[in-house]
Amino acid sequence: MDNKTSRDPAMTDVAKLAGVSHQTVSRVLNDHPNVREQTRLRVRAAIQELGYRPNRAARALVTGKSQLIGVVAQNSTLYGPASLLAAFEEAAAGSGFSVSVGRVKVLDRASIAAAVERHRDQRVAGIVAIAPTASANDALADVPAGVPLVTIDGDPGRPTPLVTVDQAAGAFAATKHLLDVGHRTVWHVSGPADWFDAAGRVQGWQRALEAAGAEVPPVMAADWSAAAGYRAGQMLARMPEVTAVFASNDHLALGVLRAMSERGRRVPQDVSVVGFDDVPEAAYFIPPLTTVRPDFDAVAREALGLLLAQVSDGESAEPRRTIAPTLVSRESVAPPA
Amino acid sequence: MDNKTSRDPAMTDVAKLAGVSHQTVSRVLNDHPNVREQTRLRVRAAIQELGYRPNRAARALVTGKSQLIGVVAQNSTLYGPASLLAAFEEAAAGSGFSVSVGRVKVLDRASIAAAVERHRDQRVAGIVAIAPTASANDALADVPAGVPLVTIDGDPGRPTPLVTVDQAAGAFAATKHLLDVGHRTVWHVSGPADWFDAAGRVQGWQRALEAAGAEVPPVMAADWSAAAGYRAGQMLARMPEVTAVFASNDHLALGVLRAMSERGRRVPQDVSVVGFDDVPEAAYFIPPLTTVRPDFDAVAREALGLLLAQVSDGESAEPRRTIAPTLVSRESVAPPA
DNA sequence: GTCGATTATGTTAACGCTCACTTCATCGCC
DNA sequence: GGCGATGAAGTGAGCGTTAACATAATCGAC
Repeated sequence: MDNKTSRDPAMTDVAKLAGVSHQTVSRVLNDHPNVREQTRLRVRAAIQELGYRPNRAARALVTGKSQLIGVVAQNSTLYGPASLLAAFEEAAAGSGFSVSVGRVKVLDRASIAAAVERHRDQRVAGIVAIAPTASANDALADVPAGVPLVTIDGDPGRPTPLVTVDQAAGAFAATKHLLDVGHRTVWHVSGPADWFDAAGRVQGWQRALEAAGAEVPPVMAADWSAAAGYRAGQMLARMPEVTAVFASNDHLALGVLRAMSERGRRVPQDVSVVGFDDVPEAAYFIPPLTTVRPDFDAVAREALGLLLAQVSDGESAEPRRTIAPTLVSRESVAPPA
Repeated sequence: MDNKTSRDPAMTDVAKLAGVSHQTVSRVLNDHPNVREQTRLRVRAAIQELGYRPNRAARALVTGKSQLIGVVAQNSTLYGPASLLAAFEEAAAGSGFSVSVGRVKVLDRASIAAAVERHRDQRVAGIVAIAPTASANDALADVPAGVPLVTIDGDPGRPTPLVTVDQAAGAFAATKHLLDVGHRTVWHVSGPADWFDAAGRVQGWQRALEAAGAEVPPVMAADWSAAAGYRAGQMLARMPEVTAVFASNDHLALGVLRAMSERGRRVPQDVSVVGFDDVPEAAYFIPPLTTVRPDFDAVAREALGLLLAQVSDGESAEPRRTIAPTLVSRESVAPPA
């Protein structure tokens, strides 16, 4: 064995082996120009031979930036945020960044501020916040200007770099689909009012109704849970004039489905239902659910792009992206009886 | 404005303000003894005043360890792994650690090795792997001995630090519950054979049947999806002798529920169904699903504990923990007709 | 061939922290 | 009152990297 088994090889070790200075090794590592091809190869070989890996802490110390992106997200297993997070991690890994997740129980100012602080402690290169509520957005106002920040699903009315799913467009498509099939109007079970996602979907639904000259029934307010969908569904099931329901997400739709089933109202023969999110099980609900599928991968990619643009040049020209979702047609929609 | 607005305050700045040496500041920060109370207070005040935050990169550089824990997990939105991950992040944050997630598309040797490498690049303090398959486990054998490592849901037959849900106990309870209610035997729709979770659940199911002297029907093999559950359910629905089904997770159970419903077999009157995981929607399936709930928070806490023990003292005495799940009784179970 | 420009490489100094020492005071004890 | 032990600080080096500058080698052009 070596006499210093434990210490990882450092840049100087590589340099010695390759017969160059450590600075040249650094240049090779960072793809600087002005390194002779032959030297580059020699250094690469030495790196290989020693199993050298750059020490990111040292690099972070001197550059003041790490290869880490901090994500602030709600500590939930909601399908949307979870998928977004997974997609973002994958995209980041593709660009050589690691992702440090700062989950937050509730989206209030204090919690978010704390999560942001934790990330700044780590000297993250930038922060991505999944901030679907007004309070979460407000909290992000405290983030110092120097920190690159991209918001996902944030306040569409604010001029910060932002990527969102086009909630309104998705909701519009869902509602229009139901109207096109022949329903006179469409009821809506909405997500929590303080979520932009929910608000956007309400908006799209309403616009579609107005565009078709259909009556706009009162919104059934709920949270995102199947439980709330079930409660709303129980009310809707009792009203014979209800023939079409657009639920703000698939779990709400699931609750609606169950309520309808309990009251003997058949889906889709008596009532049509459309959801939002396209959770993997949606195709196996009873009946398979027609729903709106957001492209989380696209959202993640755009967010990463926007963030990295900020990290390097400071600012990007048009710092907001909107991703259009698509309608997925299954068996929960039929013409009214 | 200051002439050096941009630079964050460093330890020396605090030291100057408090009238001590930087080393004393360091001692205060790390709760070393041998600091006079009065000095400690003065330093704390200076820290407060300057808004000083220690530079983790610098600390990591000199200590060789970061306050980061690397997690290797599959890039899936399966409820179990996702919940586990969220719980772990929360537990880690509670101990002042950040979590860097290295998602992996497939649990093969190369991908896992790459994720581990990425984490080692970051000089993580330790690695937690959610490694529910044999191949994932094998890949972890490549992790060098010096790196603290805890496996979650890994190979129960291997002597590495390990935390698992007691799959067999959960499955046993589920199966026994069905037998106790009066069913002569219980059919099983299993998860993918190469997952330890699935294997453990098969084992517990079989033991319960054997303990009761019941016949052991052939296992219906599936993956974790509602789709596979649906396919298995279609077969089971056709067999009149099937009165009770234990599905290896809730999504499989959902598929079974739908297949039964399509074939006109009522749940629970004709067929009883039990799932595993207790996904949030399970209570809103049709009918509400009796299922087995693993305690993900407990798993996360134990895993963190095991990891930190390794980080500090090197090894822990009994490096394996098993967390018993609980049966959640709802309406999908009834005595046979 | 000599000169300025360009290209390739080396040298040195930070970055902000912890660790191993050293220093200086204080205190109890024979 | 001297002496070792203990407590409370300070000093200096070094962690592994990048940035800024200095230097050496190469080259085309007159």
